[in-house]
Amino acid sequence: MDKNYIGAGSNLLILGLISQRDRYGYEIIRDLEILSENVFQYKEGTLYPILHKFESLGYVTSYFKRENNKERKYYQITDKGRKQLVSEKEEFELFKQTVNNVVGTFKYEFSE
Amino acid sequence: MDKNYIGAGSNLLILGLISQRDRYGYEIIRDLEILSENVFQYKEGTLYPILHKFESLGYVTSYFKRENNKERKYYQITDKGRKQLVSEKEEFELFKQTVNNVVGTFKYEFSE
DNA sequence: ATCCATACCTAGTTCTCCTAGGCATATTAT
DNA sequence: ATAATATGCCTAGGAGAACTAGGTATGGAT
Repeated sequence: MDKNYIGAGSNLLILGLISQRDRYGYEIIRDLEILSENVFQYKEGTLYPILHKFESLGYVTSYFKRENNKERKYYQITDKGRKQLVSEKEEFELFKQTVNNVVGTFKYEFSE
Repeated sequence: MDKNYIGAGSNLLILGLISQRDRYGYEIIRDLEILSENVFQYKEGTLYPILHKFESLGYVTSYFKRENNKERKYYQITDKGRKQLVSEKEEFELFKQTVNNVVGTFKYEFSE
């Protein structure tokens, strides 16, 4: 997936995953790979700064938990994060619909 | 429209418009505003560098034309540009479908 | 004469993704 | 035992893109 599309869906996808249940960073990368069938393969250098940004914006809070002999940093969504998630969903829908509409005016271009 | 989504659709939308008929930069900004009902409002500082990049990549060629007492720089799509357009369309479809699929696994989140 | 619209351009700021490391622990393979 | 791989976290700096904020030039309207 092109770099241009990574940023486009990330807020929606990452906040959405955390909204389902508390998740930790490494897990989010794996889960997104699985759910997207390898279309979205986030690098750690991309994901961790996004999670830190979410926390500083108040969309999530974090806590450490020792599990399977591993120290994991879990993220939990806040009310503000849920509101943001709804607006991210709306923005994606608007983007999707608008591109579809404009592309729909391109005649005979994608017919073969 | 959020900055993250500007880059996402730009190659598809701009190449698509030029594929329909030769267009000049200022016109592309206006046409995209009209067709997208103001969802996409490109700044000149965004569009012109993209057009120059397209030309350097061989997706378009350009020529000057005096019209209505205005000197306009028209862009024309090349065969390479048409191939690129098809793959941009495919990439958008993949992005759209994949985000839809992942979001579809988010239960009870966007129901109200 | 002044202002706005049209039409082009770009240097520099800001923001984001990613590379390329680093650190620590645990499991698996040799 | 030890080496390699996987898990799990982090970030400085490079590269690239969007935008700001200017610039230039022409034409039409007030």
